[in-house]
Amino acid sequence: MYALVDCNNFYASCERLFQPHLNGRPVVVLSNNDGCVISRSDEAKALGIAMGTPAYMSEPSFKKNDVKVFSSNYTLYGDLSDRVIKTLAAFAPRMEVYSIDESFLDLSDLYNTDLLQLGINIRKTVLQNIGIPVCVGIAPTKTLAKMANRYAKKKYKSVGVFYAANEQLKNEMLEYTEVGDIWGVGHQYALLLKKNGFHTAKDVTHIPADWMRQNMSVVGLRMLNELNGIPSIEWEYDAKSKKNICTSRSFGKLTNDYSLIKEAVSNHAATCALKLRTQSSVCTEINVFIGTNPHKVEHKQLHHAITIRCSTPTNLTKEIIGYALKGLDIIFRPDEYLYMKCGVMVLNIMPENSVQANMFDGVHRSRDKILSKTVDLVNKSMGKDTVRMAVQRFERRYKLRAGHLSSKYTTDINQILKVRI
DNA sequence: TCTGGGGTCCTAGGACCC
DNA sequence: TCTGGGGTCCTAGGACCC
Repeated sequence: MYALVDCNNFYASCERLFQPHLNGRPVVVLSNNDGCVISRSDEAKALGIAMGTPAYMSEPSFKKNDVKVFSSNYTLYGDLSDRVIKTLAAFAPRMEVYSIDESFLDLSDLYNTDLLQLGINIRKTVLQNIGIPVCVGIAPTKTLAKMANRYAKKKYKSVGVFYAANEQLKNEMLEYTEVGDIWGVGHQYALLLKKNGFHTAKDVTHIPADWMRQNMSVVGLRMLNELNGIPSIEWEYDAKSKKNICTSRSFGKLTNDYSLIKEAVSNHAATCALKLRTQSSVCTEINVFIGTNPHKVEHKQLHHAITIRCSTPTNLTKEIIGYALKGLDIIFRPDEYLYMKCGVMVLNIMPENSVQANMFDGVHRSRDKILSKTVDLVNKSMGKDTVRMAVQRFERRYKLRAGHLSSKYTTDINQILKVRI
């Protein structure tokens, strides 16, 4: 048996943790740049505020219903997520951290354990130790555990746990779940399934394998097995290193100022380099892209990208910035377009220690590696932008909107929660 | 008249996830 | 004024090889 533990309305719950007077009140968290709604408390959901709606469109509803709005504060969410994960790790021999707010627990080695009670304990412990409410779904496969989790949220809200312990309970859940709510079924597949007369997860379990294979490829086939209780999705007990790394942001305003875009690209490239070093990888290709605002239909649209090959695999900040700026220089069209965002992607990633030295390499790599390590250490202890390359500049002329940002309560001593007694 | 039968690798695009 | 920012996997089709 497997469990999926999912934090309820995670970002909204994180914000509420430090402002308990918001309990029972509608709370929403916005995406970067205060763009759209990405997390909602139950009260906000009840008001009909949809996921992904642009903030400016919901503004009247926020005002009318006294909704508390937050900009996203990933430093806070990341730290609380780490604490939840550490707590969960004590409950099962193996686990897979699936996302910032979800983890699978492998319970197959727990004999003679009352799994429903275990789920209840997990929920109680996380709530007590960290203050974040979670729901637990327990079932024979990952896909069914996801479903059980959702079912717990919908049907057993007060317990917060659902264990598909026997055929009857499992069937109730399968009949309750619509195809669009199955893990792995998105908008397109939901349409396809309904068109063919399959409406609930229970209906899907009866689909012939060859129909699945033909219409939904091997991905659908795996899903079919999972729904029928045969585990078919691999577990990743260790955090896998990423195969691609991408850093991109909106500018916060439309611009065609080349020096400003260079500054942004340099910073994104530096972030990619740091992410590479953090997972002890190097890349051999660097992709730079810039794009206009696709929502502005009246403007000329453009999305341009270019991929540059590195002469030697690298994770050095100055080199990656160099390649990225070289690429930008090729794709940037002065005076023609107003740009909305840009980004840098590092591709073809491999482990740092597998790199072959290049005889004609003009870079003093061993020396630069020590420099990088030192810079990373300084930035880690004194703030992430303490030491930087000159092209990145210090003044940050492009700025994301973040008008409702909460404090870094748990990671910055100057922003720690103050309590008046 | 008649034009094989394997492979591999790469890329773009589509589907999905949080 | 104002619409996020990451990822993964799979498939089809083209280029190329013998």
